[in-house]
Amino acid sequence: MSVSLAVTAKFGQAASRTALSPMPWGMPALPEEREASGFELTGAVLHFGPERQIYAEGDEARSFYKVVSGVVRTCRFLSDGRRQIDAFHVAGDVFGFEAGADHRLAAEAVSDCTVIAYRRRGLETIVTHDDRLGSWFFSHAMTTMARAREHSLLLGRGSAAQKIAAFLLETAARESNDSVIDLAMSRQDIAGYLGLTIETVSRTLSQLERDRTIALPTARRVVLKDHRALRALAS
Amino acid sequence: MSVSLAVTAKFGQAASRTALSPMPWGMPALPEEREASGFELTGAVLHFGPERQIYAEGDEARSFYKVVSGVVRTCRFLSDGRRQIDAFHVAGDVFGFEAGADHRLAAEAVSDCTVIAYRRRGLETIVTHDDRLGSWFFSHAMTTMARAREHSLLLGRGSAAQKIAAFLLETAARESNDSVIDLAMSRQDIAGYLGLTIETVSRTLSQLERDRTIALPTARRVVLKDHRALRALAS
DNA sequence: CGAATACTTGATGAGACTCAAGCGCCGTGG
DNA sequence: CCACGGCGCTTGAGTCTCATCAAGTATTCG
Repeated sequence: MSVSLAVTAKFGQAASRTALSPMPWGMPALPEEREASGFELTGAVLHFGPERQIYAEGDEARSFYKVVSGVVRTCRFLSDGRRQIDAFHVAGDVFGFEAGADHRLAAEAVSDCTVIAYRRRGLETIVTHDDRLGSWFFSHAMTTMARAREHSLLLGRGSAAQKIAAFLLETAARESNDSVIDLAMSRQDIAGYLGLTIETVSRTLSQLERDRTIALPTARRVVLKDHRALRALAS
Repeated sequence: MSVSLAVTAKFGQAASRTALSPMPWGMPALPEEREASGFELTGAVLHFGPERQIYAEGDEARSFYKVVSGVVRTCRFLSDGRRQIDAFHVAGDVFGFEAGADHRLAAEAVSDCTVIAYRRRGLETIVTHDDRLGSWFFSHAMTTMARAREHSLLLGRGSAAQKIAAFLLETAARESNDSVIDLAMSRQDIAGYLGLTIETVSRTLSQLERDRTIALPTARRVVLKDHRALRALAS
């Protein structure tokens, strides 16, 4: 972490990128209404270099965070030292929002990234005094829940190819251009996210390229050439 | 479904059995405060026989549900017909609580079971007028999210033995007697929950019995004989 | 340019899936 | 009461996918 600067930030635009459906519970359709609402939260802008830890598993959950730029992973370490990744968070995503008193997962910067840390303390009072903010948090919790479920189901499914295909489609959906993906994360990270090994990830990507389903101009750039085939694989 | 009877039910006692930590966000510590709160929701009591569907994937999410007795599974069907199980819900658990307009997963009765269906419509107004209820729902969403995460991490982990051990410990934690488990679900269900096949589940349980880690007086009854060994396995 | 790091590729083996019986429990009907 | 059939569970044999171990290549950075 390097810079730490108090700011007052408008809240809301998160969760807009998600591939999951909007329209939750007749709640205010963020982010459209957020300006009207006018609620504000104070947070500290923080910057982290690649592979830097934002918080550790077990740390007291004093704050939660919103990604401004870059990519963050939330993860856990297994006894054998392998890193299991729960989720990747991109600009606009909120992470570190916990049910209990402390963080169940560690958070680390995948790339160079900027986040805003919001104090959790004091939030509860704001929430009870601002229906919109309360609704927003609720909505966010529901969305995160739905994503966690999708991830569970993805991991339960069979082959490495299925997982990789689903991962590529999921990642592509977050990008502006839905056919060219610039991966912020390493093969190791992808492996940790999909419950595979780095070798299997690499081999599977190579195989997809041989099948002309994707192209790999560089290791970190993936071009989706056959969306139909990918969707069929991800089934 | 057989009986359908309008009732007014006190809400709250859910989420009390969970193994996950309480103390969310300085929110009211349900269920202790629920009587004081006095909020009430109207729901219909429904009864389902084993293997009956409560709602299907894609159904409009008009209601959400609380389990009174029995076990419910939320699941999805893969193209090859296999059933992937997201979660098992026991007495007190709430399910069918969706972020979007419709159910992302199907819900089915594992055993004979009784549930209360609460209309989602009208809830939003109650929530905004009752801080405690709103808080409770938020808290519930967070807990469900945490569970989904734990499930993801479980599925990402390696061996069948690890998964089975974790499943047994998780299930035992829900039982009153933490060493004797009466499984409501079939091997097929366990397989669907852990991303394994029925044969692997059976073989792994047999192996654990040979190792004297568990005993299997009947197929559906598991006695945990060596908690230490199980925890070491689940790691 | 050299060294470190990330990625790819190959050979091998373990573990889980598939296919196929076989067992045991339970309810039904003779 | 016992025979029968169905269903859920267990067990076995063979196959295949993916993890592991081990090089080898490419890319980045000092």
